[in-house]
Amino acid sequence: MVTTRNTRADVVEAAGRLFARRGYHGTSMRDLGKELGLLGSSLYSHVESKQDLLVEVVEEGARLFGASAERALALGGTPRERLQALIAGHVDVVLDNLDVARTFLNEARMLDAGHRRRILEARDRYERVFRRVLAEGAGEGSFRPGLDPKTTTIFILSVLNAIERWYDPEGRLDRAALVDELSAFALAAVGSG
Amino acid sequence: MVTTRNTRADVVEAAGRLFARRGYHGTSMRDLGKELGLLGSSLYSHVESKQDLLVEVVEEGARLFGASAERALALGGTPRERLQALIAGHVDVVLDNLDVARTFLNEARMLDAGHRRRILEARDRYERVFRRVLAEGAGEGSFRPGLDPKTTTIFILSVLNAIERWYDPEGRLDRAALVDELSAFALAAVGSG
DNA sequence: CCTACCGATCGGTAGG
DNA sequence: CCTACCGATCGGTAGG
Repeated sequence: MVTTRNTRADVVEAAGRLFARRGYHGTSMRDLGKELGLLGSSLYSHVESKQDLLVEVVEEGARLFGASAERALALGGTPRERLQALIAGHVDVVLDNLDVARTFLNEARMLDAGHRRRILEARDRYERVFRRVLAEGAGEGSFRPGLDPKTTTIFILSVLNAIERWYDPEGRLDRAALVDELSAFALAAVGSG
Repeated sequence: MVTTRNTRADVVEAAGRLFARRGYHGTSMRDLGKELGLLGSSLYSHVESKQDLLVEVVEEGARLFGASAERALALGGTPRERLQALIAGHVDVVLDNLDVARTFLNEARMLDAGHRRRILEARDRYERVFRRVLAEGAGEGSFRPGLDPKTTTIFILSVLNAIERWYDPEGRLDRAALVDELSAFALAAVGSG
């Protein structure tokens, strides 16, 4: 077994792992060093500060969700189809980047004010993509009467963002079944079941 | 203004406030002392350890949700009506005990193994109440065909548990409107819209 | 509830 | 990436 030097990307990845598991404040630089087989102080040749690591992980999360929304919209289709594509894309981001997604969802509030603002803006942009799709479907009359696109978007994203809290890849639902259940639930909720 | 000595309940309440805002590991005993106008070391005449405070806050959350489920079931009614009562009760618990609910939802994983297990069990019991109601409605054929009570319960609880993340009591939705939106969404999702 | 303190750990730096 | 270290802060205790 060859032991190679860690890259900056290795450090960021391990940081995501620990931040996801124990939280930002529950992870020390010495913990992170141990995870990588080096001393806490050695991390400072890769990174400027602990906060810096949180910024990198959380911003990667923001990029992943943003890119997923763009891909889903590029497929076109009816509001119903676009909503399904957004859901499937969201699931892929979470399941393929579980630690990053968890850190993005749970630890972003530990960022300093400036970085937190940028992340909140990215989150708002992502939310607006869902909202536009729902508003369009509601405008067409494809969804149930009285549906409020803003509130409904928050509810659907609540379900999607909670996946990291309970989903077990080894459990009875595989990825396709999860997406099916989510789609059936969300489409029924918007009245396009 | 009369400055009275703090009670143990005051300490637990302030702990909930800080744990909710900055997280368990982001809160020091000195922070908590400052919040109450005393020194960190003085807290130890009220409490045995920092972990002890987390246990108290999280177990209060578990009690509140458990009691809410009992009250909702005691009302009886159709599965549809019981689901609505469960939703309204959940909203009351969250909005009337925001700090406790946040700590219960986000910081319980910081508990030591023994206490964490007890909380997971309480959470499972609460979830089973929802599941039984959904299973009964599905058995009666009142809900959409193909509805999986287990998965649907998780989805509905995901929406309810996310309220603390976005709801603003000063915003456009008052409590009754929030409950209405949640009910409309959940009932449509189960196919009883 | 305070004074006075404990050993351990924290994020981080200088210099190699 | 390590050695050797810094001042600050951590949870917690003894004694009043």
